[in-house]
Amino acid sequence: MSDKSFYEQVYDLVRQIPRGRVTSYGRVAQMLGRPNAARAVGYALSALKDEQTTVAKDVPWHRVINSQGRITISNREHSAEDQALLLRAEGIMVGDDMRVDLDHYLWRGLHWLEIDDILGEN
DNA sequence: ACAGTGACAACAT
DNA sequence: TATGTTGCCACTG
Repeated sequence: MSDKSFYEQVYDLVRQIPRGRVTSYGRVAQMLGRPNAARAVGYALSALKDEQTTVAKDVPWHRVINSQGRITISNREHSAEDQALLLRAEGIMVGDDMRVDLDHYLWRGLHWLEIDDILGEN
């Protein structure tokens, strides 16, 4: 498939999430062929705050939330409110309980062929 | 090599 | 609906 690190694969995929849509950590993991690596996906996005290089640029990390449609982020760089603000800026409705209606905003992802294409480039 | 960590997820209460 | 528990994973010191 690809010789890119898991982190890079996650970033590449997250960059494909359309503006105004969201997906879950688990779905990202599943799309990368690792159905049980949801936790690692969160870990990868968390690492963005330390990445000063270009690989971390333009990664819409805020479009990734948990499988229940809830924002669960919390680290020294960003808060749940920060993420909610970014999502609302894209027209996504985020309740005070930090929840998003997945039936309306969920990005179901790509097919394996397209994914292979994306990860294969550059 | 190995234990600890964390932006998860599924399931049981 | 709201916790708690357990399994998983990539990465780090």
